[in-house]
Amino acid sequence: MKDVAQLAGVSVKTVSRVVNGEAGASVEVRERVLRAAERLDYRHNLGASTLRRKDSRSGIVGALLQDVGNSFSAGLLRALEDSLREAGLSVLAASLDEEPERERGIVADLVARRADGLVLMPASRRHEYLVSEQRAGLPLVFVDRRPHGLDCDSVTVDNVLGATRATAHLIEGGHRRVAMLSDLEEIETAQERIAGYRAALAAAGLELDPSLLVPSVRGEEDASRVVAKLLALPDPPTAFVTGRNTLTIGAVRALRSAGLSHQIALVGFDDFPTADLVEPALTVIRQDVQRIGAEVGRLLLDRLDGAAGPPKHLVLEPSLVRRGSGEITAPGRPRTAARSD
Amino acid sequence: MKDVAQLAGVSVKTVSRVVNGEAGASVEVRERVLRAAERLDYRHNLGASTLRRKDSRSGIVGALLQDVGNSFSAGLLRALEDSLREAGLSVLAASLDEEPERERGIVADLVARRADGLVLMPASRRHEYLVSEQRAGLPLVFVDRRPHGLDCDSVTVDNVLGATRATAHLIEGGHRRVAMLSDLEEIETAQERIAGYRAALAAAGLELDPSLLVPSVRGEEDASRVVAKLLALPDPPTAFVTGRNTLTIGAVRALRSAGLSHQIALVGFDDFPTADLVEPALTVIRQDVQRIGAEVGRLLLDRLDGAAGPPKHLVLEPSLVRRGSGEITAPGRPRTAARSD
DNA sequence: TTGAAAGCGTTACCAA
DNA sequence: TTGGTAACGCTTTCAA
Repeated sequence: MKDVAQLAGVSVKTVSRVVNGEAGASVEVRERVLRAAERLDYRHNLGASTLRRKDSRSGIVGALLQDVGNSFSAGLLRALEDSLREAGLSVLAASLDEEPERERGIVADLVARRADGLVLMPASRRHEYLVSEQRAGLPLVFVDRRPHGLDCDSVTVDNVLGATRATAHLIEGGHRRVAMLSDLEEIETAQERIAGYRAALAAAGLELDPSLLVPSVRGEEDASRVVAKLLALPDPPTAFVTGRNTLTIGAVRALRSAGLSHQIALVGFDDFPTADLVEPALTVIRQDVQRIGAEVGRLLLDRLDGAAGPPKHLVLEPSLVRRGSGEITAPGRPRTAARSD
Repeated sequence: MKDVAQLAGVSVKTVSRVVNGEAGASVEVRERVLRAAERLDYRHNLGASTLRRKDSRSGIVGALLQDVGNSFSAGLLRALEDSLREAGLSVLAASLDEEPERERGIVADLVARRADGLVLMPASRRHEYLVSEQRAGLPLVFVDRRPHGLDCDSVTVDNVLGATRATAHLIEGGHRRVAMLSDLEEIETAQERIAGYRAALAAAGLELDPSLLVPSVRGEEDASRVVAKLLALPDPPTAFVTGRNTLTIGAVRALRSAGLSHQIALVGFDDFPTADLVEPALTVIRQDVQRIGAEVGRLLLDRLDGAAGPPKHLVLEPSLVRRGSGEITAPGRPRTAARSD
């Protein structure tokens, strides 16, 4: 910048003005400065700028997601990016893979970077460690999972409701033996979905068979194994609820290799891009990823605009998308009969 | 930092040493400094650090992809993140949506941020504008698309080969009327895939029917429309090649609503997570996204380690994954007959 | 409209 | 093992 000033025959301050598009520089001087900058391959240094600026915004927002390669996280990231772009914010994305220590490390890094805000789909269960950052003015928005030991903005989905709807829908189809596969037990959303499953059974007056409730299923392959095992029971389930997209996919594979995908009902949590192309098309509980991402962005931008007030907790309703797999009725129990049950 | 130094009763430099884990600070002093930092909620400022450091690394790598919400970009991003994490680099991800101006803007931003390197799946066709950055020492790695007017590292896939294989595979299945749906014409990979399609037809001695080659198909819905239109031709195609994952999905929808998904063959470019669950399971040309992302990361890290030498251009071979949709034979032409054709 | 000087938080360099 | 001082590239403040 000094060099540019020298070449243009002006002061450093003037160059700064031109570079930042501030008023107070004659057209002639501006021209001269820009030409000099061009000639010298000058590049503005945002780091130095941020350092000195009064309102020191780094223009970076950290997005700590479970796995940016998974369609849920990826869709969220995309929606978030879109809503932050217009405000001139860039997104630094990271995958946590359910590892709390990684979360801590990345948060520390982003704090050191002076990120303007953090979006967190946490891997950790307790979040007291963020209180000091929040007090220091760092806007925090939790997504998909609620904060614990910390009160900050959040956007979540009513998981209990979603799982209840999924399970009830199957019960309406005449099913009495509905199995549930759920994600790692430590994850709160998984617990909530299990709660929804239990609630729906109870509401229908069905007793829970513990052998049909399998928590801590780890991924596609594990889901396939579990489903195969359940199908081999003496009194196997006639319907499945799966607690997350990868588990749904694993379940479909297992049903298919057992040749039962048209006999056994399935409702999956999380929609995904080709769920309607699977045979039978998959009935799912859909979370509106676009909407969630947009709301997260809006909350963050509001805080950056100085919005005070207590943390907001948005809870969106997931919806049941009927496509076929969830409408398979129980053997000997046509749907209509079941309805008047 | 000054405050910490004061509270700990040491000099600023000493605090700096402790914070950076440098040698030359007694255990006792270190303890004292850390306690003071804790008490004052001190947070290291990476921006200021980067500014002053000799080897001024920002620790940020920019990843400019087409759409971080699409499974191809998302998978790439994830693989890249993994390979850069161990080197302590964070990824700033952005979606370009085939908009060259957005690319320019984001590159400018990342340059101003002093990113340590850039990974580019460009939306623009000419890349001279990056030459000065490269000369200034910024490591550049292109992915999926080659640089033009700029010579830098790249990792691409042999698109001609992939499309040739797809088309030849269908021809081997006895098909004589093979249609091709391709992405926006400006995109080089789309051109290459068309070239592969032409080459395979030529090699089989088949004449290209211009009405069966549809370039610039825009997305899922557009692909569905195009397929429906082609099926309504007097002499419709008996097989399709689609030039990218979203087009494949659109094609499947159209075939399905025409009730022809088991009569008409289809080979899609790009694999995606549930391609094996679609009915019939989709035969695809797979690009190994994991591998591509890892190679990109390695190239970048090599350059950051000071690797000189001419740019490297990695060209990976895509592979044909047979799953069913591509093995549907032409009416009246069983596969074996076709083979001996 | 322009400029000089101070300072943002940190590290480099050299001296103690 | 420690500290003082300059400097990184920029913006702020105030004066011209």
